[in-house]
Amino acid sequence: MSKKILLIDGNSLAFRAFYAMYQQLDRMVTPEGLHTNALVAFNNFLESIVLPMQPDLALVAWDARSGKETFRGDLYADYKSGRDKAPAEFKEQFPYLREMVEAHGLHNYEQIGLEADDIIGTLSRIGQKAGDEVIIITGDQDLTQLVTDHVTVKLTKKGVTQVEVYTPDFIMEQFGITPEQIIDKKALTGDTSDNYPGVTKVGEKTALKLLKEYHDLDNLYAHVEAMKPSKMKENLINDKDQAYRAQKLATIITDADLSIGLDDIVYAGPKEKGLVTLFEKLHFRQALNKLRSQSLLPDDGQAAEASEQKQGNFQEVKELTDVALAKLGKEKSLAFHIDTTGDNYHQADMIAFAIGNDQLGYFGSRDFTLFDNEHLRQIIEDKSIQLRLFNAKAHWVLLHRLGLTLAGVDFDFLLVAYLLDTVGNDNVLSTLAGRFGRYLADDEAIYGKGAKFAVPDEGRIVEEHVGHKAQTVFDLRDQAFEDLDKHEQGHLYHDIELPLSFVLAKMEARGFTVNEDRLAKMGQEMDEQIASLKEEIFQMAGEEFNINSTKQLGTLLFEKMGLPVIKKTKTGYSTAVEVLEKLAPQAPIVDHILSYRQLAKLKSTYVDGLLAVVDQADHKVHTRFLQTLTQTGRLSSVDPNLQNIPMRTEAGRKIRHAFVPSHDDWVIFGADYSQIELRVLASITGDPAMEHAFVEDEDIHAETARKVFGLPDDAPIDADQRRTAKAVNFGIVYGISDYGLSKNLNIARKDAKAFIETYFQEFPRIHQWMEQIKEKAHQDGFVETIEHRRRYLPDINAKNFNTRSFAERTAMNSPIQGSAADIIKIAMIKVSDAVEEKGLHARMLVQVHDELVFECPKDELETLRRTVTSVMDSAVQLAIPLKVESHAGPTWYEAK
DNA sequence: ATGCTCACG
DNA sequence: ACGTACGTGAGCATG
Repeated sequence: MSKKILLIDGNSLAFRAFYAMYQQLDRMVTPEGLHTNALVAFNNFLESIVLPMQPDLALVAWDARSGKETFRGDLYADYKSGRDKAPAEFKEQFPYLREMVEAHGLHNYEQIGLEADDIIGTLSRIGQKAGDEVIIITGDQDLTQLVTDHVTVKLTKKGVTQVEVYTPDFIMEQFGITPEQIIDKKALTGDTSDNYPGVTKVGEKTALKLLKEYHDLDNLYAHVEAMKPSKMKENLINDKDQAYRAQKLATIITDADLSIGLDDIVYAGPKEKGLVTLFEKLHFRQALNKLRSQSLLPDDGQAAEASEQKQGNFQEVKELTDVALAKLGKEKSLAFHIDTTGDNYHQADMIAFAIGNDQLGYFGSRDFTLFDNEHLRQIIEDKSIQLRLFNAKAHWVLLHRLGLTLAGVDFDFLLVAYLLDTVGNDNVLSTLAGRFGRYLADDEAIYGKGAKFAVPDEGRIVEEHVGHKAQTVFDLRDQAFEDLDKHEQGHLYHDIELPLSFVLAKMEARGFTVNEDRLAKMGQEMDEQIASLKEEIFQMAGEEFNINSTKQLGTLLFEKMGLPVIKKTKTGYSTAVEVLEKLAPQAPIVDHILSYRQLAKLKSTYVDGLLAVVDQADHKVHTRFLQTLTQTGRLSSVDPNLQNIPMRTEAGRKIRHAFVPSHDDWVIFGADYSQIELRVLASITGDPAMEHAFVEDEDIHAETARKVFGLPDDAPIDADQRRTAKAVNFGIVYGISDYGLSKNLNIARKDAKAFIETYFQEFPRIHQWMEQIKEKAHQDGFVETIEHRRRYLPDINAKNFNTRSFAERTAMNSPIQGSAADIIKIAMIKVSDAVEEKGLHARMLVQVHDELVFECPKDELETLRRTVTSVMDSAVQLAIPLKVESHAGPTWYEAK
């Protein structure tokens, strides 16, 4: 029976793989310093091209270690000599490429004196004679000379996962010649990459023309004298020897003496064990997850063995009964997990839950009436039973919906994983477990995603899935806590993030009341203004168009009206505010467009957007604070985002009138830290000048202005000087660059540079600290906040200037922004405790990075103000005092 | 799905 | 020479 033989040109594909992902070179490095870009691309190639082919025989041929040892080196001393040396980043990946080939079940082969081409040429002829079907995959066009009716060459196009299929017909169509003539084509043109010449001035076009006329090299030279006189004729005659030498160099050997035969290259299919070992070594997290969750491997001995192993990882998930619950209720430590139909746990449906530990095993159920069972209620609510969860905040809210109050949480795997490393955290259990060497199915594999999301009905698939999650969480606790200890993050977890998660859960569940009528009315007014603006804009433009479309707007402004292009984006003209403001004096239409933009944004995002997420049961919005997302330790807020409600313009700020207390005779109260980031910076660096300014409670931007403009201590500062100094202070916090400052202030770069230099002279300790933190980042690969919150900077040693500079600015900014985040988180926990201890009715509703918003009865306001202010300003002891300002009123508008 | 723009700290 | 200010989320247009 005819077999399918796959022959792969290892060198040319590896080269392609390396350059296909060259841009990613600096990002793809293992902790041990090994570059993996070519390995990643080669693995993609093996998975997406080779695996689906299911060949009977397969071999990856490699060039012998030195090209000079082949007959071609003897024939022509400069053979391949002009070629750039393979970069070290490429060479170091070679041993792993061979290991990868083996793990995928293919054979490697190389032989001294031969190139990969010759191995492939010889085997292709052997296969052909045996009546088999041969497929060759390469990035080198030379190999197309081997094409016959039984031998196909697949040539990689862009990258390594797209190929062009060369058959005799295709070659005829494409070039008008036969595969055998490819050699003579090469003889005429030579090969620049292998560094041998053909005939002078003959390129692909001329060569093909000549071959069509004369068919082959011998016939051409037999008739060369008869050609009419031309430069080309001269060249052909002069370079005859070169052409014949090129012909020899280009000819692939098809009768080499190989030490292997077809019997030795039977394709075995992927070997799971080998792949796992390799992927772990290379830190291929995605590939590992895919491997473990989709069981993409066909049946063979290896896979069967591995799947036994996989089952060994997880215990059988048992049915949850009243009897089982009675037993579970006596345990000291249990894992618990609920799966839902969506991310928004305020409204998502609950699918199934699981509970268990390593002693009693794991139990899964879809019967939520079990939450009436007294043992289960006790397990959830009794502090003495230590629970292990993934995302305690989500579970607190879900259980709250079931009428229970979650207590006794010991381990939140999501929080711990986030504290250990924020990089690449997608908040998904299967991904994070993979970091600890535990592999379980993705939710997507069980439920599907998007429109295809469905809860599978068959058997106990879902119960198994949640059960495995519970077991994973249970099993990972000790290891995760150990890592936390190594990072000195026990305090950050136990005393800050975990308690905070319950403070946040309560804030979210409580919600912020929205006056929908007021919001709707504002929307109507905006609509009227928008309509009239639109009318005027169309009139001025002389046509109707979609003002929201940056493309259409760009066409109008820069092509039809001929306004100057100030800035471009990747895809066209920029129409951002900063650009439009510069154009406004030249064209009155631009002011209208700016007004339109502002109103359209307010209407769609803050009126329509907010109204769409108000819970009709209680007329409140219930945001979710994402506690494990930002790279710095800040919170973020979604559905809706309550951290970007307008403030800076009056028209926008009016939106805050719609945020009201949940009871009559209550008020909204807001307290915010003044200049917390600069105070943190002063404290961390211990800079005496800045410390002095804060201790004396001076206007920090005015004080900075005096310093950078070289004015005496009590000199008056004008508004422009203060504005400049403020921008410099911002720049310092962000990890300053003269370029960034010049752009922000719209000044020359050298002026910006001068400001920065003066600043660093006046605040020398800040300069010292900036240098020191960058140095630390280069040394350790991470930076830390005052509470040991850690941010890794994988790009800190990148070769690319921009990539590296970005990481350096991040190294300077993250400890500042992150320490400020630490401080307000501590304050939130202490405020929450103090409010409870004093028996106040006040409730915290929102955190906006340096600001806390509450609602409270009017008669509690002054008590609350005193309590919150004192707790916030004493939340941590810094070298610099913290300052808190506060405001109150009938809506959020007044409370700031 | 991606890019642009703009809302906040 | 390089050509970016730090951290977020949402809506819209577009391919």
